[in-house]
Amino acid sequence: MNRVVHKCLMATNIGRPLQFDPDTALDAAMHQFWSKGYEHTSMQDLLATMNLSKSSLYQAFGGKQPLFRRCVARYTDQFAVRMREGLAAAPSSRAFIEAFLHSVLDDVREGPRGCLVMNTASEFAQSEPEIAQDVAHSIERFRGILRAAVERAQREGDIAAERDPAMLANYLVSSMSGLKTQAKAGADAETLKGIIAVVLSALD
Amino acid sequence: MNRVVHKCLMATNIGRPLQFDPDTALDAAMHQFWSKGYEHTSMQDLLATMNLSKSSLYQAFGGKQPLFRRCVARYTDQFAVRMREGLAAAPSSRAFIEAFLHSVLDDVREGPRGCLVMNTASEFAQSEPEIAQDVAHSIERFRGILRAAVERAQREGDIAAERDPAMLANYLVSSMSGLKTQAKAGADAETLKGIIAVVLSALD
DNA sequence: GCGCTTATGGAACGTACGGTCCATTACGGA
DNA sequence: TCCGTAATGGACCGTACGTTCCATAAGCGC
Repeated sequence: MNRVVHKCLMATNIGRPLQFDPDTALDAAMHQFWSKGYEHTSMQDLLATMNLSKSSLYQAFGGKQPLFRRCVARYTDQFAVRMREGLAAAPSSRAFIEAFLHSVLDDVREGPRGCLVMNTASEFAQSEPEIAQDVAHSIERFRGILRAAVERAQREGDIAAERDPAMLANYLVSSMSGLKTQAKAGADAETLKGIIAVVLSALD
Repeated sequence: MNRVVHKCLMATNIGRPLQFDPDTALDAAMHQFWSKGYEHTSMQDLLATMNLSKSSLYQAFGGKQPLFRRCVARYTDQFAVRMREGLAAAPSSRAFIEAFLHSVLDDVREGPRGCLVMNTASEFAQSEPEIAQDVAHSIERFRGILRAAVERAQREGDIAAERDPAMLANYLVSSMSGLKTQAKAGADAETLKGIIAVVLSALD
């Protein structure tokens, strides 16, 4: 019968309007995925935290996996914004880098969830190429900001000018990822502080 | 009817003998879990790689989760043994530490799987206290070996005597964990080498 | 207020999972 | 050779999952 299916792909103001705020719902889903991972988060979990019905979730987000990818993207955006803001507001770039690493101590207080991007890398690196791509792009953004931070620190004289900023940015990403994993694995604040001190000493 | 159930809990030589080698089967399961994680490994996957039937698996290992925990324990044992052997055979402890970090480059060649212990931390830290305990114990063992390596390196004059060996051991565990995650996230060999160089520079 | 379009709630579906059970098979000891 | 014991294969089970579908509700433009 060639039934024509209408899909509303762009925002329009005809028809019944959404009865929930997509951003709020997305944030809720993001925190759920962040806390429990993709597989350990069930549809029921999502519906409960997002406060919407199954149909609405499918209508609005297309299913569990598309929703997840949007959550990762949202996490990346928010994290990048916070980093950029922190860097812009910091008295020195070196201070920002130190504060950035020390932020892992906040995680440990409220049940460490790690970094959603790295958690996703760990869960999907082998099995889902598209998600692996998303992860790579997210990390690239973090890397870029940290590279800018290193370059500014070099200009400010807090990191030797001859060091390779890209390499140090990679090092910081890797170190942060390791720290978050250690926090998840149960390391206490003192242990983390000790590791951070050694990590920072490599910048001198 | 009080039917008496006999459970053969210890190795005995009466009755039909096992038709598979438990160690071989355990190794196969370990590699499966290591590659795909707990949730992404199905019973079917396990039966296929282990080459045994469901009843045998349940009879011999008690189910999926007990099997998984034995795999993690086995991984820990093997990894610890390899580390200790490497340390014992190394011309200098510093050389061992460098080789240890560089071993992440081998991973990247054959599809990086990370470290089973850290992967497990990432997957279960929040939800399964018993497994989190296992993970903590495994890490403690790695930490201990690395601490011994640092102490020997100090005796050999390759690490300053005033550094805290326990702290440096934590740092190495964290760094290795970060490197493995970066490898999983798609970092290439050159990038990893650069990070390793910076990591090692913190020991000077 | 009517009709178009879309969101919503909830029932229903197929499937794949981990786990259980039992009849059968196979070995070792007497 | 027979018996006791334990391993094996495969059918079976209940459940929880992600997904689909449809009837109904609800705004907005005319």
